[in-house]
Amino acid sequence: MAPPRVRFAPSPTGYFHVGSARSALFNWFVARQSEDGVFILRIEDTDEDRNREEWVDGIISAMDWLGLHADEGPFRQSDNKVAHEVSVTTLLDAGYLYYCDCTGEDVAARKGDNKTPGYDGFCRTRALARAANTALRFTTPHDGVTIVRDLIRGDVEFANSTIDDFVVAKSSGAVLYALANVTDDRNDEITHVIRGEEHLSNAPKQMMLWSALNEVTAHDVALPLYAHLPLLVNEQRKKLSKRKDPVATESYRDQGYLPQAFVNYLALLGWSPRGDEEIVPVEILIEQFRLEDVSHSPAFFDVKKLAHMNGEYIRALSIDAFIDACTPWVNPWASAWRPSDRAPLWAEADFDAELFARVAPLVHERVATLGEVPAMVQFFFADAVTFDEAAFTKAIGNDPLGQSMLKSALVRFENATWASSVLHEVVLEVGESLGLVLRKAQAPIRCAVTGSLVGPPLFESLEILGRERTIERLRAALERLP
RNA sequence: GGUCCCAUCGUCUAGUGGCCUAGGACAUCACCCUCUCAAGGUGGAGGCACGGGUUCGAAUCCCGUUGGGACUGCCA
Repeated sequence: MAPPRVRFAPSPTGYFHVGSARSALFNWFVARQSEDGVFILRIEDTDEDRNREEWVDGIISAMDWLGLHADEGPFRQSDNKVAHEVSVTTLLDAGYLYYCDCTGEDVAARKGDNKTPGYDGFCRTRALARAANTALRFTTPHDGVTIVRDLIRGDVEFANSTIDDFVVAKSSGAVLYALANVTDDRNDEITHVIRGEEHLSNAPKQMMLWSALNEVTAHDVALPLYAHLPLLVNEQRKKLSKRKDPVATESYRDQGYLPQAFVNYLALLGWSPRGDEEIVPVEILIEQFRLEDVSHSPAFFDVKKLAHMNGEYIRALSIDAFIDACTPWVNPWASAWRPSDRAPLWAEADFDAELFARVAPLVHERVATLGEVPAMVQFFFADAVTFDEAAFTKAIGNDPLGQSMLKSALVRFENATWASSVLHEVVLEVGESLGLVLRKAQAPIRCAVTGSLVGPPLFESLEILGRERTIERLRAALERLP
């Protein structure tokens, strides 16, 4: 069997949609399963009104982030305009196309309550010549059926009578999606068209186009195998919307999701690896993936599960790899890439890479995304503590015992051996002398030093922070009192 | 409205006629661990949309109902 040639063909009209990312991934799986499989990236940028160059960059960089590297491309569909026009001319000469000057209103008015939707073929026999306001339509057959052999869904049958004479070229001359896409797929000798289910109803039209082109040109290309992936939906079970839903793949990178985790999660949407284990390395995903096993029903993109998996991937990182991965978030000044829209929580001069290396193990087990790290380690780097006022009030402001804890600890810390185990012991003892169990005793100290009641292990943190800064903060907290 | 797709715990799924008293994962609840928060461990609750068939036997096959969705552009 010939090696698969697949393509991912996004249109650059917005952020890189997670659904698109999954389509790209499943295409990529198919290509990587064969020694000679080819994964093509084709940017479908023929709608000049809606495309923006920055979206193209977004797609390419996000795919790069995910490790979905194209074997061929990125190509621009707009570079293939000549080929598209050749298709138009060929089809026109062969009598498949006709000019139509109906406006949208005309079509709607004539449709009335006609059962058959869309265009009624009014201009088919009018033999219009090309004019400034004429679009080109494809003559679809009235009889028979077109069967889409879908690898995922089986045979899907469309009565040709339900398919209207669709427009293939605008009056401006611009060639539309259906034909442009088919022309490029033929020229790229695509073997598998793997895309979202929203394209299923395009498939019969494209098959008609493909077959017509086969008939009238010397370039006979076997029809591709189709596979229409189930949609990704939101909680309302609607197709994920660019406007309302968090669908930008780029934003997941910004939040500190690991590409491996993201890929793994995406693979679980509409498909599942063998066995009970869901955390599966990409090589195994590639090995086990089969289009035939893809589910038929829409899937909800569950950020909670993604976050959980990301946490697992983070914890599986060696501490050095974790430190490296954190760099864009904790030390954006030293990193080629930095998450957008994230102001650093401390000044560049305050960051200390060696200090972070000591702190990292403390937070490694505690975050689900890398984006959570800065807030968790802020107190190590920032000059002054940023207090959670509610926490301060609870543990210190309104608690005389908490204030006593601070005062006693201040004294004991002056001379204590500066090691976490000793500090632990000291706080335990001071607490006991005030009738406080350790969980109560540590709270005011944690709050004074970190500004919060939750955070990394306290005594290890104190050890790393050092005696001087710790004492300084204990004093500062006491001074905040009225 | 028309065409098409879909239907297993709240969510993602396993299941391809007997292995199902329906398995796993996330979320959730309880307990354990514990300096906070996590992580981790143990356990619990939770599902085959409904109705008819076919069959000795159905989550699995067929039909219908209901429900959801996509498309219905001189967008892709």
